[in-house]
Formats: sequence, C-alpha cells, structure tokens
Amino acid sequence: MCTNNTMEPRIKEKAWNPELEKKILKQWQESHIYDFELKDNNYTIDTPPPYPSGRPWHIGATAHYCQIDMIARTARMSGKNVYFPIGIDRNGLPVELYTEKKHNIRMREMERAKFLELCKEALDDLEAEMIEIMKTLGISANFSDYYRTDSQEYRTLTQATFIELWKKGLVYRAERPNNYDWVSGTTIADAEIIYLDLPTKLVYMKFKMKNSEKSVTIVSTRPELLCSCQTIIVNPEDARYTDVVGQKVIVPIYNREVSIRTHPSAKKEFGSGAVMVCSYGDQSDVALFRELQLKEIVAIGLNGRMLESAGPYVGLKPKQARQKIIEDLQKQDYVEKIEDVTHRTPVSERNKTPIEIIPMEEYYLKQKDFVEKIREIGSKIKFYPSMHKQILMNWLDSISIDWPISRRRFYGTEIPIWYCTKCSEPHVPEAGKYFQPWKDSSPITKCSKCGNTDFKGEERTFDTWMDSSISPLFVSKYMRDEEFFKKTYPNSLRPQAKDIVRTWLYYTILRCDQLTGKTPWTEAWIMGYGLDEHGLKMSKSKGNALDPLPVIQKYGADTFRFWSASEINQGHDFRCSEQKIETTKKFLSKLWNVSRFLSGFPIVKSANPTITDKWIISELDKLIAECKRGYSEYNFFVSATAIREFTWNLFAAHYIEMVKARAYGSDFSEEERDAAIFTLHKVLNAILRLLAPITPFITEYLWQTLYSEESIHNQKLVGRENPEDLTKFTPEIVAFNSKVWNEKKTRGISLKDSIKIQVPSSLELFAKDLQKMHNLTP
RNA sequence: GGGCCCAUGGUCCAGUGGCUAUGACGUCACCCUUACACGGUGAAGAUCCAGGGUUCAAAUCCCUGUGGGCCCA
Repeated sequence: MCTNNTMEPRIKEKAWNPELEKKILKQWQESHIYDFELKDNNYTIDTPPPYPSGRPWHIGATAHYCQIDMIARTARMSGKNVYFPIGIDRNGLPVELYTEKKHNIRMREMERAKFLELCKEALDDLEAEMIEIMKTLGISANFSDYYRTDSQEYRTLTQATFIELWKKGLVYRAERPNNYDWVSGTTIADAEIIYLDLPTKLVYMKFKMKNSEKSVTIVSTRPELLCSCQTIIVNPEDARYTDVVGQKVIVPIYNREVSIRTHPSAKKEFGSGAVMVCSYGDQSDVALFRELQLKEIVAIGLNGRMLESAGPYVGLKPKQARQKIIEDLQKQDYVEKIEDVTHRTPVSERNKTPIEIIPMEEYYLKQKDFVEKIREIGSKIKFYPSMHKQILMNWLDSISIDWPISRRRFYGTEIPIWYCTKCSEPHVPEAGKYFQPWKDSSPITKCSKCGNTDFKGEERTFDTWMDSSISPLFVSKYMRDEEFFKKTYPNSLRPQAKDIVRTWLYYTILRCDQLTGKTPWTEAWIMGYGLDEHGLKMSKSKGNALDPLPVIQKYGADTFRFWSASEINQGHDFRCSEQKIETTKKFLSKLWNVSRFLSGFPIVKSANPTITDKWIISELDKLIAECKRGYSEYNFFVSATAIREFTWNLFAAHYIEMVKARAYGSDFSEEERDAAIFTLHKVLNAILRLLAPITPFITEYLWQTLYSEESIHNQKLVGRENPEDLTKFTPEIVAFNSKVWNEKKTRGISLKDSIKIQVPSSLELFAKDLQKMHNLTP
C-alpha cells in the first residue's frame, strides 16, 4: 500500500540516449556477468569465427552476430548454462591476397617467414576493429579468451586431428585431374568453385577424315586444347554421323589421328553435335578420359600457361593461345564458322578467374565413403528454418570425388609430413606439437621403409576448411580437457550463414564424425544474406556496401539490434537500409517514455486488480506465449514484432490511457489506485524481461532504474500465469476508444473536453475507467 | 537440365483453410491531451502475380504458367 500519490519521475531525460550504452557495457565487463563456468546443463554455441578480410565488415554479418547473441541471452534467461565462445578465423587465401596488394609484393618472391609476418600484422589490425564492433553491439561472448584459428593451440589441434585420420587410413595421396586456380597457384576443392555465365566463342572446326576427302565439323569453346584431343564423340542417336562412327579424323595443326565414337553425353543440339574430348576442358572430359581409358596429354602447366605439348603456343596463357590458334585455323581454312555464346564457366569463388583442370599430386581425405553416414546424421540435426536442410542434402547428392585437402599456399596450417630424402616415403610425427615442416628440423629420425635418416619437410598447407571444420572440437577442448569435452560435446547449436552450408557445415559433420563418431551439434540455425536496400548483393566492388560502424555509432547498438530482430525473417535474405534502422529507434523512445511515465509511481507490493487490470494481464499472457514461441524457434522476428505491437498499440495506447486517472488517484479508492499502479509496473517489468535478449542495453538501464540493482540479464524470462482470458474484450475496447476520439475530432473539441457518449453495455465492466479516460458525461 | 525459395497498399512485412486481409516505414490532414511532436488521432492507399482445380469456404492446399533470387550439374 502506498501513501503518497506520485513521486518525481526517476527517469528525467526525454529520450533514450545511446551514449548510455557505453556505461552499461563497462558495468557488464566489470561485473563479469557473462563469464562461463563448466556445469552439467551446458548450452554450447559453435559460434562462427568471422574472417577479417578487410574493411568495412559486412553489415549483414554484424546483424548475424546480434542474432546469435539473442540466442545466447535467451538461453541464459531460460536457465541454461551458456557457453558462448568467440574466435577469429585467420587462415587462408584472402589475407594473402590482401597482404600482397597492401604491400605490393608477391608471396612467392619473398621469404616465407617474412610474408607470414606481414599477414599476421594485417590480420591483427582488421581483427581489432571487428572485436570492437562485436563488443559495442553487446555480444555476450567470452571475449576474455577469444581464440584464433592461426594460433599455435588451434593449429596443433588441426594437425593432431589430421594425424589421427592419417593413422585411420582416411588420407591418401593421388595424382589426378584437379581444379587448379592458377592465379592463386593452388588446387581448390569443388566446394570452392562457382559457375558464371561468361561470353565466349564456339568454334566450328573442320577435321579431315583419314580415309576420304570429306571432313567432319567439330565444335569446341576451347580450341587451344586441340593438342590434347584424344577422341571425338557424337550422340549414338545422331543420324548425321552413323556412317563415320569408328573412323579416324586428323586433328588440325597437330596432324594426329583420333577416332570418332558415340557417347550419350554428346548433345545433338549443341553446335554440330560432334565434340572433341581433351585433357581437360571440363569435368565431363575428366569423366570421359576415365571411362574411355584415354591417355591424357597435359596441355596447361601450373603457371597457367601452355606447355610444350601445345607446340607453337607454348608459354601463352590459354586465352591468348585460343585467339592465336583460331587465327591459325582460319588461315589454313579449318574454320567453318564462329558463334558468340555464353558458357557456364567454372571459376574460382575467391577471385572469379576460370579454373583449369590439371593433373596434380595432392592429398585427399576420404569423403565419398561417408556420404550416406552424413546424410543420416544430417537428417537428425534440427534445422532452423527446416527448409535449409535441403542445401546440405543437395550437396551430398553431388559429391563425386574425395576432398583434396592440400594447398600450395603459405598462410595456413602446415601439413605435418616429412619425406625420406632417399625413398620419398611420407612420415607423420606424433601429435601434440605445432609442426612447421618447411622450417623445423624433422622430428622423425629414421625412415620406416629404408632406414635413411635424412628428411625433407612438406611445404604445402591445408585447405582452411580443415581448420574451420573442427571448431566444435576446439571449443570443447577435444584432446585437451576430457571432462570439459564430455560436458560440452556434442555442442548444442551451430549458427551460420546459408552460403557456407556445403563447406563449413558439411565439412564439420564429416570431420567430427570421422574423429568422434558423433554429430557435432544437435541443432543448426541458418541465416540468409544481407542485401542492399534494393535487394542486391552487397559488395565492396559495387560500392553498395553499408559500413555498420557509423550506423551503430549514430543510432546505438540496441536500435541496430531491434532493427535486426524486427526486419529479418528467419533464414531469408534481408535488406539493409539506414533509413529503416533510423526509424526503428522510435520504438525505443516509446519504451523509454512509457518507463519514464511509470517511474513517477511508487512500487506497490501487492494489489487487487480490477477488471481493466485483469484484461491487460490476460493480453500480456498472450504476448508471453507468442514471445516464447519465437524464442524457442530462435525466431526473433516473431518476438520483436509481438512485443512492439503489444507495447505500442495496446499497453501504451489503450491501457495506460484508461488507467491514468485511476493511477493518479482522482475519484478512485486507494485500493483501485494501487491496483492500477501495481499492474502498470507488472506489465512493464514483464516487457523489459521479454525484450532483454533483443535490446540488452535499454532494458538493463530501465530495469536497474526501476526495479532492481541486479542485472536484468541474470533474471529469468517471464513465465505464463494463465489468468482468466479477457482478451475477447480487446476489439471492443479498441473500437470504442477509437469511436470517442473520432467523435471529438469531428466536433473539433479537445481530447480533454467532456462529451456525451454512452459506454456500450458489453463494456459495462470497464465503464468507470472509460468514463474517466474520455471525460464522458452520461 | 535438376532442385530450393519468393511473389500481399509507394516500400518492407504478418498471415500455417473460416468474420470486413496485420503491422511498420513513407504520404496527407488535424491536434501540445499532467510519458512521449523521436508524439497523438484520423485519412488515403491492396483485382493478395496470372489461369485452372480441391472445398460449404482459398491470400492460405494442389496443378500449370509468368516474373525474381539462390543452389547444383
């Protein structure tokens, strides 16, 4: 029971000032409220370690991390012991390219150790800004011991897991045609290839028959590979060629004989219907060489230039050679015609240059044998949203070769292998140390095969997905702390973006299964891309990238976070516009002002709610149910929009107006007055706790100012009370209030003026509050 | 060639078979009303992409098509 009517509002400022976020952040840091301590009910998040590839950081990614943080905060408020690690991914090609450009140097033209040092410095700079942004956004992860994938500890684990798989016989070495990115100078996996429609020329070439004066027209987009042509194929049902099948033709310029045969992969409609098979124009050439057991002629070297086998074109790049050979063919009258076509061209995902297929010796990790197992594991993992499980399943369907894991690059985890200088036998060391075979002396002392004592270290590094794919094992301290591992593995959740399902998500399941025989996590939460305001992909080159840093500084982290929650439909791509973010701030102002109003009323311990109070409490209960549904599905769109809707359009617009007079105590009993004050606070208290995972700063400030010294983030999410359901009155109440407001407006009188309107009998129970609210006279 | 997703006022988005289609942004008009002009009230604005089907009933389910995005070969 309170004795004085109203007090000075404890909140003075008229609007939420994002500057306050800094103070709150400091308070959280000093009180260590997000520190993790191992318990039995751990909720482990396999947080994606972001890659610092250059400024600015993608605004879609920052939104992504805000949402992951909402997952962590919701779990914490639901009573789970949340382990929210954070790392930075620092291995791989992008930083090498960035460093080469920044210092105008070439990786292979300088000392390896020096180059690695420059990469490290670049990463340190870029990483610092990223960490700063994440902290500013209120990400509640374990920053005090964030990890780096290029640290000695991480790379030691990558190497140890490789050694384990080596011993299990899952790694082998093979020479086979491989995707080769000659710009980066390295083999790449199928998963790193994308297809682009590029313009090219389809050349119709006349090949002379060996035994007659006639010729056959062969089409190709890669005439520079003529030197490696080993057969001509036509469709078995193509009547134009039935009489020449089995006969020989002469390859122009090189004057070699090859035979014509049938194969269903030749399409009648494509060009002349007769195509040449070369080593290697594309993946179907690879398949045909294998199937038909043709002898390969290597035409392109590791430097991306034509080899001696190309004769007069040796030393030229394929594109130059193509132009030259077309000219030569034309001069000798071998060309029937040339068409301009667009061709789905396989290019390197990193630098968008067409890849070449070149036979090379690389290390492979077996994956084909595991496809069915992964399918089974994948089917048991719960995906949010479920539709994105399909991306994994589609990828599993298209895996055709094992995973090439060696890369001819420098900034990565070294492959821990030493070769005997006499018999070349590869040896792996005992796991547990970080090995750099290109500079360390060999830990192997005697060759197991020939007894030699001299060794040469491997110079290649791993595909970076070899590192990334063990993140659940790393954060669970696999091979380092057995108890910790037992209690945190499998992890609870993998949150990640949808564009790396076929790489990061897939490789993680593969590797973790190979090592532990278990799924790495039980749930996967997949987010879409951040697009620009017109729905186009953001990229630095297009110039439509929105820098998150100034936006966050201008509007505050909570505004950014609420925008991300209320704008992003789970798993779907989303548009980022500064204007939308700006207007989101209005809701925080609304919440602020509601709180400011309530801060003028004392806290009432208990009360006897009236029917109006019970009505809003039953609406609140509905809101709690809706929010919990959203939170349990990691769908913050549902919760955020429900809270905004309730707070703004029901609680503030109708309930507060209805009980204002009662809360001030004019013409009401003390009991009635206290019931209003009690209910106002009860509802706001619940709103703050429901909203805390989404906007942790403003809710913390308001919570501490109004309700408790203790952090809101140590509170439990609100539970349902299942009160008497009075929500059926809502439409009538809303309609009646609207009717009165409209009437006053039409008559041109002020809202506080009295008006003669009868409260409908259906709302009789609310009559007193409504009469006071509108100043109704009977 | 195969697969996935999307199509709802100017813009974004809700809707999971059932009243007159939700809300936000923007636009316009009026209004300082003891929390808020970063506000309030009101208004205008939608052939729910097209066609067909299932059903007593379709924005919603099914089929076909069109347009857009993405993935795979």
